[in-house]
Amino acid sequence: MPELPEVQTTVKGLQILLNEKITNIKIYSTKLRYEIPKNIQKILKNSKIIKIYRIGKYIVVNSQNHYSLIFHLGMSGRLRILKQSTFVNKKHDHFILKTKKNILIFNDSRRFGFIDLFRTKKIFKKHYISRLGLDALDRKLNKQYFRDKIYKSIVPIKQILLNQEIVAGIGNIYANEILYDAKISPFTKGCSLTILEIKKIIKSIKKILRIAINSGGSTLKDYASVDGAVGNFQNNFKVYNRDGQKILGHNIKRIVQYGRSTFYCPGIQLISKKRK
DNA sequence: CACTCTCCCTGAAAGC
DNA sequence: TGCTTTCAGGGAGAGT
Repeated sequence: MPELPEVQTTVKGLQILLNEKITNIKIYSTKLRYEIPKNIQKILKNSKIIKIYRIGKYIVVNSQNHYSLIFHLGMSGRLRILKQSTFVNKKHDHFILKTKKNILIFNDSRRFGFIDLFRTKKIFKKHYISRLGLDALDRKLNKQYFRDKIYKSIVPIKQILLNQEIVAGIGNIYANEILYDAKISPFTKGCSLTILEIKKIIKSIKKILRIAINSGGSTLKDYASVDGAVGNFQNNFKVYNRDGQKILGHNIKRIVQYGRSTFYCPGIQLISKKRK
């Protein structure tokens, strides 16, 4: 599920927990992608939540006693917030965090997500954070940065957009939508992109992600914000999940790249002319 | 080193 | 209807 717009929408909903004191934490299952640290309860109990933000697709919750709680939602992970009295444990609820007023629940059927905890000042020592490239919405993400990362690469641009070490936050849905918007073929190798095409891609990254955030993200199966509100951007998909349909008179195709579906419109997304 | 592929897991939908 | 197969929004790690 969750790519940058869904994570961003989740983070926005989580702000309700700001300045609340953590009264209790319960772990119902430890076997996510990584084991949930067992000392979470001991360390965070009675500490206040002072900051909640996002790095790429990672959600970071800072506590007043200088710890950072990390959530990664994987494919099926979801955070929801309930009032104390309405909480009922559902299947695949792995973790809950209580404050006086609210309960935060981490639910993940496929368990590709994970939860981690470490000292706040050590956040950039975590391999999965330190390796990340610039965030897709970072103002520093410009054509020069992007070109430097990809000008030698023979990997197709579709796969480059999914590489979190180059740009953090884009997943399979938005990679498809971004390339359609930029009118770039998903097969174009990094080294074959002209500077003008790179400029177009960056413009489309910001544009598509912004619109998706304003729509509350995309809801395909089960994604919803912390209060249960579903997203609407799926209604704006131009190519994703639309193989066999037409757009502006051209067919939309589905192919597989690196084991992931690519949806694109060959009549509109043309191969770069640049030779190398 | 750069690149490609498989695997982790569950559940929904499609196929038979 | 019911059983089997395929596929899914992410990422790590092994293999080439």
